[in-house]
Amino acid sequence: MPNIATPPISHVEPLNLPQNVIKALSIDNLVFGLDEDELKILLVKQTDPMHEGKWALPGGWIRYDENLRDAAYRLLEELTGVKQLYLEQLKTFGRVDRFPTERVVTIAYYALVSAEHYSLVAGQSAADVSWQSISALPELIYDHAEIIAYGMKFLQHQVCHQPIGFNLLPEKFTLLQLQALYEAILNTKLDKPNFRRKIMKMDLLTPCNEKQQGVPHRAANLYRFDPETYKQLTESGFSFEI
Amino acid sequence: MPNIATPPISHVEPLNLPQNVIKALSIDNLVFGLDEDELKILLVKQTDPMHEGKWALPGGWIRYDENLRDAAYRLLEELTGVKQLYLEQLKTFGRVDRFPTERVVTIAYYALVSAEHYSLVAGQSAADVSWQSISALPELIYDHAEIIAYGMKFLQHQVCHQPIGFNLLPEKFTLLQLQALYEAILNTKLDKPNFRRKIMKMDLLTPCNEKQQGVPHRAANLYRFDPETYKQLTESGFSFEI
DNA sequence: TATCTTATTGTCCAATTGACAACAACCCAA
DNA sequence: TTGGGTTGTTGTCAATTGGACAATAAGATA
Repeated sequence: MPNIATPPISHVEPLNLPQNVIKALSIDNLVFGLDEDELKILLVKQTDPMHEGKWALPGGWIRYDENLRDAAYRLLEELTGVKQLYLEQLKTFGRVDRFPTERVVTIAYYALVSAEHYSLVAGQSAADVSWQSISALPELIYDHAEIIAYGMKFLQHQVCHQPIGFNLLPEKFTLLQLQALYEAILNTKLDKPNFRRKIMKMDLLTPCNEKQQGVPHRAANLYRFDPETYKQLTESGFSFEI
Repeated sequence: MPNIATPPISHVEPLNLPQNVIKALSIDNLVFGLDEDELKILLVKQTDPMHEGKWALPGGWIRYDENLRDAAYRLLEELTGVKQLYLEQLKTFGRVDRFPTERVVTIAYYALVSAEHYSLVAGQSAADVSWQSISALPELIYDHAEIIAYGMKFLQHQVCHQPIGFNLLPEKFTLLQLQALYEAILNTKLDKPNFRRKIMKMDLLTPCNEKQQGVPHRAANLYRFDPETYKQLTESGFSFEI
């Protein structure tokens, strides 16, 4: 491809960018949600006639004076109403032809959450918002299918090497709930006493000194994550090897 | 910080960008090199008066019609003469104030190579190029020290979870050479017998039935990587736990 | 041949793991 | 009131692994 001084002329409408954003740089969010033991992803339906009926990752333009992660949070909330989750940078996608009218590089952020804990509100520039099953994705704009595929692969790898997935649980939870989560993600059965020992030795959980309510059997102790250890483990990067 | 429609006015000279690059988007390369059992990083000395004497990661602007990794390879070769290595995307750094005069987001790429296998040639816009010891870095421009610190942490994590670094060794190598490699990257001393046991149990190495030549002591056995196991381990993503 | 250096094997003990037994708590129904 | 059902929690034990280090082997050299 030859070096050119200006963007290539295109038959498609040029972008109508807001004034205070960084041209050629966007954010796209991959929010994976566990919904009844099924993995889904948060998508928004496009409004503009050009992409009518197609879906997209919730994303958009980064403001000139806005940090990358802040932009990710803002765009996600604007488009879907989803907030209060932890977004982590995934990868930057910048194939020359990934965007039709201009050269646009996009920085992908991702999160893994419990789908039922969030209520979706379609923003102004979204025709619809919903959790879509990973195994039956609708038609997506640009290279968003490719980005999702990369995110999936990454997620499957990460789940074994980082304490992610803990935000899928309520603030206070039982050890069996945590175990069930791991069993679902890793698709295996785990030994209850051994799982307990292993988790507890990490000093990741602090007992709430409260018990489960309304169960027809002995009530289990409730635990919460120790945010300090959790942060340490997240930063240092460790192995679960459960 | 208020939203603004144009870049902030600064007392520093504005950027004098070539015409065919993407404004606000750059590449920086972290090339880690093992040099006599010491871990170093490839840096270039700045020429412009503003940063005189300071060093920087080899990087620069991405062309409008150039894929990200292609830009990384081009810039690395232009500045340092280093080519024929595998660059992998590390992370994108975009703090609002990371660059003094404008908003610039940079995409970092990294590689791990054997320093002595490359000859350095300082490019036109570089006053000097050299391998600098990680443990005694010179003064760096912008947030490059921060980027290097992130890259180091990433490297140390990767080395425990992926069989990377094996391309730093000759085809046939001794166990002590392999151990020295790990010690350099992890910056620790390892027990020789234990390291041997652990590595051998992975079935990653096959003996060449040859011995080291010309050493003034007992010659060690030479090994090579078993490409099949190596590939399996790379793909599945495993734990070394060394 | 004595001695030096490094390679390689062996040993010991502590810590960890996995499988499973045993006991505790609580609900519920007879 | 009592005993069975269910799940939580603690304990046990053999097998495996890990780290520290001793012991031996194989050259090279003085």
